[in-house]
Amino acid sequence: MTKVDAVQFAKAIADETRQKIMSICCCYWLSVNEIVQKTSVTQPTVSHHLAVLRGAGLVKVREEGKQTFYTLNQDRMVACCGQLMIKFAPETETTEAVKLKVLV
Amino acid sequence: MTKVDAVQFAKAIADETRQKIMSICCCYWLSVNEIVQKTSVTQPTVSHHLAVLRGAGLVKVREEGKQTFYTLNQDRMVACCGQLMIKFAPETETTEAVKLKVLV
DNA sequence: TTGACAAATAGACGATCATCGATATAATAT
DNA sequence: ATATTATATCGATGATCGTCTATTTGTCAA
Repeated sequence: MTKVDAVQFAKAIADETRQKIMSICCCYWLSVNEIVQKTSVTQPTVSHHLAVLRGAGLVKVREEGKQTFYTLNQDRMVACCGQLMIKFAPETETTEAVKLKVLV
Repeated sequence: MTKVDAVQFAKAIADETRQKIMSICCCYWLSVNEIVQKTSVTQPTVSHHLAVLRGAGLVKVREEGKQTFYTLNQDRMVACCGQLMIKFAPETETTEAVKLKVLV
């Protein structure tokens, strides 16, 4: 698992199309083509966005024949959001609750 | 409190300088000049970034004479991070814990 | 081997954005 | 009134980024 700093994480999710893709493959494994069909952009554009998400460790990848399947890495999402909360909301109750989970 | 969607939030924090500013005024009220002195950018640049953060509701503002003081809005940070977790990590334990706090 | 399909990469173009210097606005002090 | 200090805004510039078409790479079937 590559290390990702808070800025890289934020940049990775700071795009409408990318968040759309994240929603689409949140709880499912989908091929690139399936993702393309659920979006309004071309296949290269989807591949590009998946590469960005991959770079931030935000998707899991599984190659199968000529297809490549992606799914959102929820654990990484939790780790990154938790890090953000610890860094930028250290005085809140919620962050205390999250710390207990994240630091396990 | 203005409503902020996940994309706007991500864009707001997707910059190194902006995160630096967020760190600087995380637990303190600081004037613009004080923030400038703790960064490596000019005053107009700091004002610009503060405006972006203000637009996302991520800073609280207090005007006092000719000075303007800013501090990071930790509650908003928690709300936004919590929303991200609910949206993009719905199947995790941590998100369940956060839900209880955020939805109160 | 040839053709078809899936996905990634390359290159180009336009839009967005971070930054700066210059200026405007506003408040205080002399 | 004038000068000074604090902050915001304007306009320009260079860099980054999202998107596209075209092409390449890789896999499978006929």
